[in-house]
Amino acid sequence: MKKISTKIILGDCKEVLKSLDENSIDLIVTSPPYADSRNGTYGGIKPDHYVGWFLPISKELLRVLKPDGTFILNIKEKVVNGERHTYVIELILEMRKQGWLWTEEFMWHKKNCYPGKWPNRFRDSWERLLQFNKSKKFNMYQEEVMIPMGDWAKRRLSNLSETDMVRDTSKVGSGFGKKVANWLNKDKVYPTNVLHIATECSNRNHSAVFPEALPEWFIKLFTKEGDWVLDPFMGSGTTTRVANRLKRNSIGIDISKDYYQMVKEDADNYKDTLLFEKQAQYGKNRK
Amino acid sequence: MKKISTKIILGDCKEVLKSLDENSIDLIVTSPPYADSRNGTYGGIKPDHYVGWFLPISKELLRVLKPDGTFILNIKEKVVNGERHTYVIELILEMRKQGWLWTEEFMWHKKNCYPGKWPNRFRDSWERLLQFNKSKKFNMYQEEVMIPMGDWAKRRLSNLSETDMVRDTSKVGSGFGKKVANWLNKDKVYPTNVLHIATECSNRNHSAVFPEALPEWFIKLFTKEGDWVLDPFMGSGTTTRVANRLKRNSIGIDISKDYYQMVKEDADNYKDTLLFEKQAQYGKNRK
DNA sequence: GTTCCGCATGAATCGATAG
DNA sequence: ACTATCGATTCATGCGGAA
Repeated sequence: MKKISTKIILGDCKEVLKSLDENSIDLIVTSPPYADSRNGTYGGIKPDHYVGWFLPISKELLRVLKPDGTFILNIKEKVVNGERHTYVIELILEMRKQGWLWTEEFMWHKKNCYPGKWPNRFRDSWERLLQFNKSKKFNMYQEEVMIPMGDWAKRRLSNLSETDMVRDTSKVGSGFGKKVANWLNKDKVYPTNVLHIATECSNRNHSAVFPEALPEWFIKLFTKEGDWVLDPFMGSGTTTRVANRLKRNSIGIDISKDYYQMVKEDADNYKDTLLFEKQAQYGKNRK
Repeated sequence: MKKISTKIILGDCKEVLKSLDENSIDLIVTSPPYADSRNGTYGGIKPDHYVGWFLPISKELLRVLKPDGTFILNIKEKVVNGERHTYVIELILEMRKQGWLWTEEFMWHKKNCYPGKWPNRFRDSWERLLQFNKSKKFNMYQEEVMIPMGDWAKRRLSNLSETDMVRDTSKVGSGFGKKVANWLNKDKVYPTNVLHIATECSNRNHSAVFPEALPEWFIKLFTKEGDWVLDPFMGSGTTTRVANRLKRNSIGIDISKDYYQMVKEDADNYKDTLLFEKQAQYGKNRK
């Protein structure tokens, strides 16, 4: 039985990150507070100050990431004064100057985006998932995220997420369900760089920053069991919870005491259920 | 009967654009040659030179666009040396310095993207559709692009053909069929900023840069009948052909004589079918 | 067990109002 | 003129309860 560690840390990640070993993390996946949102938590960063605020953090992230590790940054620019603000694209340029490679930009299509109507714009239903790396040789386990779909399904229902298919499969007796059953026997195909995932409604227990399917996809794609996953803006702990479920060690950092206590409590629970030996120490269990 | 003009011009748009009146175009929609592609046509612009090459053109486009007009730029950065190149985001920043407003970024999800497999990246199935404007008050006719079915059906079965629906509806007692019947009665809803459009296979002789559905969507959204549409990188003439079909005047420019002759011939044909009076002169028929 | 209906809930944005 | 707050708008999703 593998020893899986889940470390939950309270504090400003800009400072906390300095205490982590360099070259110790396999995957960073996080969704930092967007500009001017989450007021009071991070002081509500103004769009014009966003890049300056984030760069010291990304510098530390560059330090703690393993040479073959990956950094996935979920972010989206706000509309300011009728225009898309440029802080995200400016951040990309500045992070490259820090030494990051801007390897890829995945697209998160939010199937259920926020409603609303305005005279000059439609609803915003996508967010950026920026992939950064330290070197061109990084770990990627593509087979772990292959999509089970045959020809029929590939052409007509490529937008379905895996959970959608599982759910619809359970609808016994419907022609739809029967077809899904057939697809599952077909060969698997590789996904593309567009992810179709709905945001989770707060009907569930925790209203998460992003749905579990999102960190799950990247954790499967860029790490293997026993690797270390870091989320410096943990929030409600989606990343660390998924990492633990997938038998990855993880570190979650958040500046909010409320989030910290909630996630800590949760982590203590699944620690008991999953570990049969004493918890691994950070830094000792790495490959 | 409205007089619809379709002007096809041979030449380098950087020069040709100078001959167009200022504030005369309602919509510019184009897909310029991507960096390092279409070699020989535009000399195969190197990624590092892309911004410098495009800025003189975007400056002219700013001049000819009406104050309430819109510029839609279809573009995607190439992978260079394992990284996404930054010329697109640099271009956004530089165009803002020219006076353009970066109003929105639509996402084109290419449902059937180019096949292939690489060890460190998935297939690229999306492109940017950057919206630029001269002022915050621009024309937008949102009702023209409303889509039927706002719920379950829209995302999951929008690709089903009508025969598919009929067939499945006929399955007596299946919940699937019952649902299809309900979807058809739903009201229309506004779309989001994500467009799900398949790339067209080479049904015509020349492979089009983008499918007709793409310029059609923006022409409906940002212009009304009799307005002027411009495509400075006409290519196989998708934009002008769609514009004519939708009763918009249009101007297409291309540096390639082959493209020019092909589109010119095509335009001469539909000129005959649609016009009952002599062709309108450019600049005389504007609102 | 399944389907249908109603309801609450969002990483939103604009325009108006108030200091 | 410039910033802060607030109401109106809108729809995919999941849940509970009823047929």
